[in-house]
Amino acid sequence: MVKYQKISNEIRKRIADGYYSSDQPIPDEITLAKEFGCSRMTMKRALDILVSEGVLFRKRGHGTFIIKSCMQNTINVVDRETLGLSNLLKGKDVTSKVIKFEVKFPSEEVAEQLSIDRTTPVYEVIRLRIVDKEPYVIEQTYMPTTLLPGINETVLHSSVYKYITETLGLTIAGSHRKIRASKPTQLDQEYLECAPDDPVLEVEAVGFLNNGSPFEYSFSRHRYDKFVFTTVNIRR
Amino acid sequence: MVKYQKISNEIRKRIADGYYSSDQPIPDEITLAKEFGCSRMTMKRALDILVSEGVLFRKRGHGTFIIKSCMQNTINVVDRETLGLSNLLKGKDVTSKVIKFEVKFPSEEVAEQLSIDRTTPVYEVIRLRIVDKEPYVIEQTYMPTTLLPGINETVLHSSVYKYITETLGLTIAGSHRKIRASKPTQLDQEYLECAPDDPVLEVEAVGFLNNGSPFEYSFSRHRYDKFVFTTVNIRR
DNA sequence: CAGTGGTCTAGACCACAAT
DNA sequence: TTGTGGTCTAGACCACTGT
Repeated sequence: MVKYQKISNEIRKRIADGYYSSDQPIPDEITLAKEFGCSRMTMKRALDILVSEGVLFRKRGHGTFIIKSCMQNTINVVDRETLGLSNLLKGKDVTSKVIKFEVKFPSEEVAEQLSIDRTTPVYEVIRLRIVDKEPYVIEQTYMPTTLLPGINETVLHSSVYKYITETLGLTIAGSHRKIRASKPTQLDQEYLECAPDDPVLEVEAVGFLNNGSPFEYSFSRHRYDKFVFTTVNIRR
Repeated sequence: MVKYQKISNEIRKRIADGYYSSDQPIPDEITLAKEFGCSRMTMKRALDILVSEGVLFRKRGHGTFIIKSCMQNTINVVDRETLGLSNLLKGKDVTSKVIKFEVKFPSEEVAEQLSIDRTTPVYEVIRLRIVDKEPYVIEQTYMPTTLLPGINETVLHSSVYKYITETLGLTIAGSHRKIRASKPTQLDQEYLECAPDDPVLEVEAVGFLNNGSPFEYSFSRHRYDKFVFTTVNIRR
C-alpha cells in the first residue's frame, strides 16, 4: 500500500465517520498535505481517488466538498466484478453447477470478441452460480484454450479467477461490459427458477489480461430480483 | 484544452489510425515526452486517460500496450448520460411528451435521496422521450424546487439539462446509478408500447451538482430492445 | 486582492521484468 | 544490469472565485 492510497483510505474513513462537515469544504490541499507529511501532488492524487469514487468533488477557487448523496448508498454490488464472483461475494456460500463444458471452434462473433481466428479452439462453459443455496446467475463463457490451458471441471467448481491469477500467474486488467434486459430463455427458467415473464439482467463482458489479450467473452444472466448493477459517473 | 488532453487525443487518433502496432508496446514514456515536448509526468497523465478509457494498459517493466478488444466496439451508448438525452442523441430527432408534472412534498425515500427534508417541495415529472418517432424511454424524475426554480412545461419539452446549465448557470458534477431489469408497468406498456412480457431496463440515478447537492432522483425505464448500457472497468 | 484547485516541470528513487 | 512504468517531491505558474 503506497502513500496516496493510505491517505485516501484515511480520508474516506473520516468522511464515513462524519469527521468532516458535509456543508463545509474539507481542509485545502496544502493544509492536508502538511498534516499527512506529503507533497501537494500526492495529496491531490489521494483526493483524486475519492473524486473518482463519487465521494468528493472539487470547485476551483472554492475548495473540496463531500458529496452528500454518496452516504446513503447500499453496497456496491458490482463495479469490481472482474475480481470474480467468488471474491465479490466473499463470506457468502458460493457454489457452482457446471451445465456445459466443451471445447469447440468459435463462432465468428466469439472469435472476433476474443481477437482470435476461427481455428483456435475455445472452451464453452455454462455455469450456474449458487449463493447461499439460491440460484444467482447463469454464466455462459468462452475462453481461448491457448491462453488459459488446463481448465477442467475442478477449476470450474471453484474459482476460474483464482486459477487464472494464481495457478497461471496471469493478471486481469479489466473489462468492457454491456448491460441489457432480456426475456428469460428456457435455460434461465430452468436453472434460475424464474417464471416465463420474469425479466433477466444480462451483462455481456469481454475481459482482458494485462497483456491486452481478451481472455473471456461472457454472458451473465441474473435474476431480476437479486441483482443490481451500480456505477458512478463523474464528469470531467 | 490543456496539454495532456491534446497529447491524449493525438495518441488516441494514432491508435485508431493503426499508427502503432498492437503487438508491440508503444514508445516508452520518456521517448514520447520528448516527442511531445513535455515532462514525463504530463506524458503519463495523457496516457492515464487512455488507460482509464480501456484503450491502453501498462505492464511495469515492459511497456504500454494497446488493448485489442477496444477496437471492435460499437458506440458507447451511455456513460455520459448526465449530459442529458438531448445531447446524447444529438443529430436524432428527440421530442418529449409530458405525462405528469406536479409539485408535491417528497416521500421519505425521495427526500433522503435528494438530501432534503420532507417539507421541501419537489417537482415530480414523468416524461416519455421519443427518438425518431419511436418511444425510447420513460423518465420519472424528482427535483427539489428550491434548487431548480422555474421549471415549467416549456423546459420539459426541450432540455432540462440545458435549462440547468445555461439558464440557471449550474454545473452538473456526476451521478450515482443503479441498473436493473424490471417487469413492465401499466405506464410502460402504454407509452413504451411494449408487451406485458417485455422486460424493461431501469436506470435509477441520483445526479448531483458541483456544489454537492443532489438535483435529481430519477428512474429511466427503457425498452429492452432499444437500449444497452455500456461501461469500461479497469483494475488498478 | 487572497485563497482555492489545475497544470506542468525536472528530477529523484522504487518496483518489476527481461537479459 | 538495463529499461520499463510507479511514486513522490518542491516548486512554479495559471484559472477561477469571492472579498
